[in-house]
Amino acid sequence: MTEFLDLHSRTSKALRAAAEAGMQRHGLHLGQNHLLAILWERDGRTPGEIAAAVNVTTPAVVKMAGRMADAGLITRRRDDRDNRLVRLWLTDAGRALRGPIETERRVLEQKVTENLTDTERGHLMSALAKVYQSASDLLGGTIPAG
Amino acid sequence: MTEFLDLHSRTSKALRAAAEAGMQRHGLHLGQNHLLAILWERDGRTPGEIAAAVNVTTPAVVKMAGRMADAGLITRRRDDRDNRLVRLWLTDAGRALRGPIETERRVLEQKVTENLTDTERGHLMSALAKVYQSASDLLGGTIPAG
DNA sequence: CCGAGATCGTGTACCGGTTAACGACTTGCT
DNA sequence: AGCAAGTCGTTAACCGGTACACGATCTCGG
Repeated sequence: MTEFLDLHSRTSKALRAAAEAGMQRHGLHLGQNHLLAILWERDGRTPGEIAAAVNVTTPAVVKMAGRMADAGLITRRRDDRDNRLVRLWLTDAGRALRGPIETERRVLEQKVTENLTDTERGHLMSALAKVYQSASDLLGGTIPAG
Repeated sequence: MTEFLDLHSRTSKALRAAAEAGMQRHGLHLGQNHLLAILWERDGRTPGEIAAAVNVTTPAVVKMAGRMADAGLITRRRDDRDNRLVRLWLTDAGRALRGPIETERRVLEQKVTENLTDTERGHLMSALAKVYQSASDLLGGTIPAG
């Protein structure tokens, strides 16, 4: 029963583990690369902005940023104009990871899909997109019907 | 970049959230249904057995079992013959959830794949299976090459 | 029969994520 | 000017998962 859900979650776990292993080769933990990717694109963003971009809650970003600051990948600095805001800046170490991490990620994507033909890959992407859409709709439709 | 990985993880998150919502309607947390499913099939298993069956580490099962025992879904009892072993037994409350939870899960699977034709669903399953295989191979292949 | 090793559950310390509560700071309106 | 309301980051308490260390217990060989 629930063939698809089971297969998907098993796949999810395997991919997660593979990604984790790949990231750890560069001293990163899973998820931190997403945060870095945002900062690579543009420095000095706030936790809230990053959270929205990565589709995660703000506290998650705050905690992760704390660990990454301890690890010397980024620094936290208060905004001068609006003192509520905190802005995250890359350190040289954080900036230096860009190339290696992006490569690592590309390689993983390639390895994981290497047994698929182009057609299969296309089917997979479009079907997955539909599932994603349905699942998102399900979540959004939770509030109504008062 | 990394189209597939991104789409998959987004889908994963949406499915996870949807499953969580569904389970909470019955007072369960995500993941607990897997543990219950094992016990529904056969009572009195050990944390180690369950961990292997669900493909999770033993401490994860121990912690979850603790919470579920507190919630009155299962009870823990030491094995008489081998005192190292602990066996988990369903309470009436835990047993009663079987029908509702299995239905909930089937409904979710159906809703999430309802926009797929049979062909699409078949393609999705087989492609996902290949990805799963590749990812698993990647993990297994971490040790060698000394 | 007894000690070395294997086995098993548990505790601790992590990571990543969530929701809810909180305090500090801005803004907007009177 | 000053206060109410909104915005923002942080903290705390959860859940699920991992790796690692530990102590209790069983088993098997001498």
